[in-house]
Amino acid sequence: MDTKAQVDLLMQGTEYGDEVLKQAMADELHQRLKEAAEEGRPLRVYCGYDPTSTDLHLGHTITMRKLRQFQDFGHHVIFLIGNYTSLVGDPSDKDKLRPRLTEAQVLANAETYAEQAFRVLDKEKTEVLYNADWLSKITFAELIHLASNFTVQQFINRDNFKKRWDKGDPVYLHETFYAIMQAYDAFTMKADVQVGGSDQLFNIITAGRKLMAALGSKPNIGVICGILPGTDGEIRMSKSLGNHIPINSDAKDMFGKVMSIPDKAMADYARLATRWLPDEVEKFLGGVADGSTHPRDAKMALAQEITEIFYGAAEAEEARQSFVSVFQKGDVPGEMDEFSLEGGKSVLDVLVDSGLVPSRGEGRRMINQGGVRLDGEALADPLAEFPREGVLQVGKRRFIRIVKG
RNA sequence: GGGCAGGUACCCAAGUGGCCAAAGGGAGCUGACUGUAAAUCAGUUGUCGCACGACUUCGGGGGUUCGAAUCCCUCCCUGCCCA
Repeated sequence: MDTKAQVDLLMQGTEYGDEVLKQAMADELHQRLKEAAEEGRPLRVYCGYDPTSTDLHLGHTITMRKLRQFQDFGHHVIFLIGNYTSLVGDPSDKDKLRPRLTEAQVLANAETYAEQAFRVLDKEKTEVLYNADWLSKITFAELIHLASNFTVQQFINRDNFKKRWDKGDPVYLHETFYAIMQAYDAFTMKADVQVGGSDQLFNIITAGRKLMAALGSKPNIGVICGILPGTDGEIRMSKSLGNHIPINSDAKDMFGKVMSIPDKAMADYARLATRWLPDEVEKFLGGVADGSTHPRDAKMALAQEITEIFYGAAEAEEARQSFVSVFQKGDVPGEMDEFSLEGGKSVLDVLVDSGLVPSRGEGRRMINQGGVRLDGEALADPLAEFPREGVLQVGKRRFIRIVKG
């Protein structure tokens, strides 16, 4: 692949909020790729991760996919664990008042985090570094010196601070250190390229490039990935919003969750979460746009591709078949939990005891709404004795097999 | 340190003594329809009770009142302005 085509792929799915900036970064990337080729060295590419949570979801893997693309072109990828930054604790969702993690916890988290990341990254070609190795050694005087390269105005104008500022939400002073720490990371690792989400635009482009230049090194190129919307198709994927697709559940779950995204989110998923090349993505989206591909089939292809990345081709295919039979044809799933029936239990008792519904009130509602079925037949009376063995279904996707106890 | 404005259910947000289990929106759930768990439409969303109803909930604690999310005291938290 020539460098022009490489740039096209590497810039796929990026989002700078400014076409001029995007073009500038693309040009600079192209230039740097050529330089590296001439010098016979790989680019040093990194992305930092805060291992505060250990359940990764699809959104976390977007930057990893991007790193993987660099890897596949033979560049040197650094997976940076932000163990120093996690010790401080990220205040951005402060209502949780995240407890400070101990060093041991951070390291343990980092391990599970990296392990999941290697489903996307090539483990053999990834260097893992920890930023505490250099950040912990910085003195106050050095920090002041680093900070003197920035003005308060730059921070106030930063979009995500400005929004909170205008809204009257708190902006803590130490949040501003994050940008400086991250910029120092890039400088220390001599990064050519830094990958991040669009919330990192300031840290990477403004802070990183400025600090690197001030310290006399070549500014890193920012590859800013677009934000992957969650299953609601609107807001960025996040566990706390409940619109996430975990990568550590199972193939069927992942397939189904991808199928549940709205049609309009398909483009973002195709560009950000698949292994597809730019022309393949264009072909895929073109087919949907001109009606030659059925949106359902397109989404299936998407679900299969994404599931395959994490679970392999065989499991992805199995997940697809299961999806078709359960949701498209309305069959019951092949495997489900069992619940043993005791005599004298009412329908409502069974619903609650088996855990299909969280409370008796909720169970009543489900029954009243016609959402409770035994072998496909609606049960109408919550207090009637549970009639017989069979497959008990609540709504479209909750099943349990009732057997005699 | 002082003044002011706030803290309401999963989230945003109304309510300022009884008609408040608490408007509205979002999200979730169920049904219909479908192309799928999309879109759209309808219903539903504290717990317990078949039901009349009972109980717990409006930052924490205490009080006034027949009765409080609403009034008072106190504590905690946030923002703005002043020092």
